[in-house]
Amino acid sequence: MSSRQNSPERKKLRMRDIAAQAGVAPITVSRALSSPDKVSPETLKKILEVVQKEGFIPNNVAGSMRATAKVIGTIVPPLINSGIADQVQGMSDACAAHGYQLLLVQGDFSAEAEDKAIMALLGWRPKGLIIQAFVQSKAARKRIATAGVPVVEISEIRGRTPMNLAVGISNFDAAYAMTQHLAGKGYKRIGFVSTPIHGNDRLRQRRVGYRKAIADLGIDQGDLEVEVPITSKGGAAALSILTERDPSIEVIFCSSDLLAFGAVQECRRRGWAIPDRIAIAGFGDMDLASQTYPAITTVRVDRYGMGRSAVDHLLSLAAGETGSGKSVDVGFEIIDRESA
Amino acid sequence: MSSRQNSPERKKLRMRDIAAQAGVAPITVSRALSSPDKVSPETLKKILEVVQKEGFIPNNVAGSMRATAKVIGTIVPPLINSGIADQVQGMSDACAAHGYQLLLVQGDFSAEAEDKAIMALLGWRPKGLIIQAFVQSKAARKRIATAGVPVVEISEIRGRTPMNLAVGISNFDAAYAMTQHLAGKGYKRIGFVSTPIHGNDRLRQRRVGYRKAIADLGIDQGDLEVEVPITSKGGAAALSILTERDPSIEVIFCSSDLLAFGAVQECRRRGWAIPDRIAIAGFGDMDLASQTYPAITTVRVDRYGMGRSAVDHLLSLAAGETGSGKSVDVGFEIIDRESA
DNA sequence: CTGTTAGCGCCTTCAC
DNA sequence: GTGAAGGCGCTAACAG
Repeated sequence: MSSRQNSPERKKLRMRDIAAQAGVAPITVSRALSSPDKVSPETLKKILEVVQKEGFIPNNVAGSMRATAKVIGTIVPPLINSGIADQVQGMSDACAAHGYQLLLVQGDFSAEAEDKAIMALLGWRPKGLIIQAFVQSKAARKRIATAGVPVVEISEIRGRTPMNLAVGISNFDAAYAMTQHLAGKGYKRIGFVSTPIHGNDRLRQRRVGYRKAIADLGIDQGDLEVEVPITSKGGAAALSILTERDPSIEVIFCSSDLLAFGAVQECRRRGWAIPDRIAIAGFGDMDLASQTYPAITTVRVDRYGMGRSAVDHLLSLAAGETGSGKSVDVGFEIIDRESA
Repeated sequence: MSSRQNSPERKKLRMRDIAAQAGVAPITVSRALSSPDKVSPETLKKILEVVQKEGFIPNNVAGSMRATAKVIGTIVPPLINSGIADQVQGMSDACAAHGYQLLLVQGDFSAEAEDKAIMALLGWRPKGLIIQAFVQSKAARKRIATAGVPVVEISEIRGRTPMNLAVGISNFDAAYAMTQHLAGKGYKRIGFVSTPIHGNDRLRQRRVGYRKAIADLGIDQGDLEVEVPITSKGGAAALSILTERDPSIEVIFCSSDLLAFGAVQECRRRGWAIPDRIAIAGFGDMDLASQTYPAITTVRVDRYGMGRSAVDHLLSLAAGETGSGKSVDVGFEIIDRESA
């Protein structure tokens, strides 16, 4: 047996124990802890003293059987190598501000994983869900509808209609704007690198935006697109592939800063000057982008703010506010630096 | 009213509803879902059909009142700019493998924040806690002891005795080893950069390890230490500060790869050759380290593995295994690359 | 402002 | 293999 099991204070404290010691009814303890202003100052003081002295922590599980739990469930794609960590941070901060807890499960971009994760979360009867993409499978949508909980999707906001409400940017617009921006700086042959698009609407919309811009610009350059793994090594590989495919390529627009960073490092290895020999642009404005030398031209997206905003909107929905089908566009910004 | 509220299936499903439809008692449904082998095949089949058809998801909250919840609580420092994301990933994967959920709250390195976070988690009566540092305050230790839940600390393993069990590395040893490694490569004047150490035992131990190595090596170099913010910009600043303080400094050992990266970029800006004009070493072996050019010499720590391991050990403890005071050293590795 | 009553939905315990 | 009873700890609803 481990030491924690023979510590003296092994009796489990309940509200009724605190109540008994304070000479009041259990419900009064409950009120003292959740709405102190409904209890007279003296009673409150006495109760809090006992709570403090005994180190009592109320059982949320039991409390959540009557009132709904102050828990928000969220599904996040793999955290590694992405800006998702910022979003989690934003959600976590917003939850803390409202006295909520974040129940986090991990999914990938597959519909099965999503469905499983949603089931796991709904089992806890959360106040709502935040999902880092569109809810994909019909089964999952139905489950959520049946459970009757609101959902905020952090996602591409173009095209599809969210279940309740989506928070995000138009990746299409952002990629379109960056492509136009690059053309405006005089680049003619513009390549596009992305990580595998499979099932990821955000990435798909970036590519579509890029293509639309190329078409609108009337540039005829053949196929200058490539998909690589989501690592900086992938960015390095993309540079090799594209410059081999078209040695006259002038700029590479990467669908993430990490890829852009990898491409920049590959140029270093080759001794290529940026942006003279080749220019590079990224997406996301990670800390990395501004600190790399040369600093990387990129699209700034406020992921932390998206996380916070998602929680705020979710709680509004949960409070009964209508949000059906709405999308909240948090916008983006082209950050022009030295790399392109 | 939002659309989810007037969907037809608004009745909340309970086990008794499923039971009624299947013509059995509620307890049989419970058994069918949690220990199917205790129910006859026919009954099982019928029950699962109804469950499927109705989209029933059992209420974990209610279930957790009798059995303890399959939930692990964890406190993480700010996720941004750190390897913590890898650890969360590891914990999340391990939890999923055991059918557990991860309840995540955010703390910083202050004792008050830690105490608040611990209370919030304990309210959910989790199976155990994973904390990304030593449990600092006495109040918090007492709370945990009172609650009777096991704790795994992901932390520096040198010096202090963990409450139950710690998983981590000796940051002292790692920093000592790196400093010796640099000395072994012929560097004489070795600087040390860290982010603010305040309350962070891991960082402190790295500095102590560095100092010990400098002392053991008999190097007399005055004060070549500096603290900067935890950004790559901080690394750049450190380079400026240290080279100004001692122009003959030969190598800078950064307590994180991010800082090292910033220092490398600052060298680029100045046109300084690495490692000839100045050498740079990091800590952590982030993806960044191997992909920067020149690639950064660093200390590799398996953070993902630490996360997984923490969950596994926690579940062992929860199952009654003794672990009091033990530390699990996951080890580190010096990765020698081009930057130093 | 305080208390009484009655569950929330499930699972442990004990029968059959 | 299946079921009946009861309670986990808390709080909504309704008195007083």
